Amino acid sequence: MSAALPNWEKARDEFVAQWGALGSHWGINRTMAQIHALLMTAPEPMHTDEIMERLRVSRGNANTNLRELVGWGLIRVVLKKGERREYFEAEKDVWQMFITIAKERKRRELDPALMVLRSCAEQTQSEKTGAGLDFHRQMRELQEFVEFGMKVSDTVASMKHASALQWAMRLLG
Amino acid sequence: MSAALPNWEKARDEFVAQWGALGSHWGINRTMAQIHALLMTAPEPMHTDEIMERLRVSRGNANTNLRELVGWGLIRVVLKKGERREYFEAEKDVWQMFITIAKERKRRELDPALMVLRSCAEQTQSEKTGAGLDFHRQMRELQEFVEFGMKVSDTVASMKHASALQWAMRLLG
DNA sequence: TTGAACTTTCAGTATTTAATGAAAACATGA
DNA sequence: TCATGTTTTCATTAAATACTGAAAGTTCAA
Repeated sequence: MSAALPNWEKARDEFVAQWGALGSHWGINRTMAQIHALLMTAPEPMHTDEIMERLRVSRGNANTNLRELVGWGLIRVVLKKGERREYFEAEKDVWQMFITIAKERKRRELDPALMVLRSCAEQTQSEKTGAGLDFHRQMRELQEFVEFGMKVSDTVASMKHASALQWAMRLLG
Repeated sequence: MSAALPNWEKARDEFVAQWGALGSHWGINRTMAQIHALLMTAPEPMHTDEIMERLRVSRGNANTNLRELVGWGLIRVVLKKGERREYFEAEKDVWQMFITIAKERKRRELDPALMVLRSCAEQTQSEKTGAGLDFHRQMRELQEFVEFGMKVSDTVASMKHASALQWAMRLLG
């Protein structure tokens, strides 16, 4: 059996478990959220077998979700000298994490929505009255709102943490 | 059979179908997203049977998702004089929709996450060195970040569309 | 090359989530 | 009260998604 865990590891286990549960109820699969939580709180990079053991998941599952997290840009592969296997470490800076997630969600969620809205608005260009016109306007409004939101998000994502903070403080002020 | 659809209804059907597909890949079930899209573009309030027919879904499914949308605050029940059954209409103002969704997601996604972070930070208060301290700091940072985000979101949600726009424009410069 | 260490794939299975449809519950006016 | 129109519930079924484990693939040092 494994050695007794230091005290903080209890809290860590809670974090990993709960984060997994939360993740699944906002569209991220449980294992992926758990691996991310685990690596986010790992003092050192971890390899696949450590992760498998700690979370009690299969190799296939661990591998798939590690690749997925790499794809999101939330973790990266680290190679250790003289070792063949891959280690993984998470981005730990909260601001950087936020930016990464915001960009990725924009790409996955907003970009395709925008395509739909544009297409629907375009198809109804020529509606000049009544319900057809209302529909056209609704699509345009949604489209413009999403485009605007994307611009704001791009701007924020390009800011340093400190200046974003300052800017937000002025708002809250 | 039903009468031929006016031209704009073609675009509407596309909107409904695609919105459903999108919804399901960001954590909202397909029928719910479709009903919302349908009502958002409805010239008049609709009743359950119209929705069932238009989307080809069962009564149970329609009912469940209508209630869910009412729960989100995205649609409301409308009663017509001299009619017994309930009609539904969606909030159409984009800014208002945005605020409603933001509030609800905060309640469902951020609030529980915050609980976890607070609990984990608290449990490791007394860690003074090494990995335990790092963990504690990580939890604190996450907690503070989420709390800050929530404040910003509350502030924005309390603004009128016009002033939010103005404020955002200043950011975009 | 060979084979050991490691990674990826994928068919099969398990789990979770959503949808159906019929029965039960509820409301209303006669 | 009863008959009728309407909504809700829920056991069952269907569909989507996640996970496993073993086999195939890859890499690299000897």
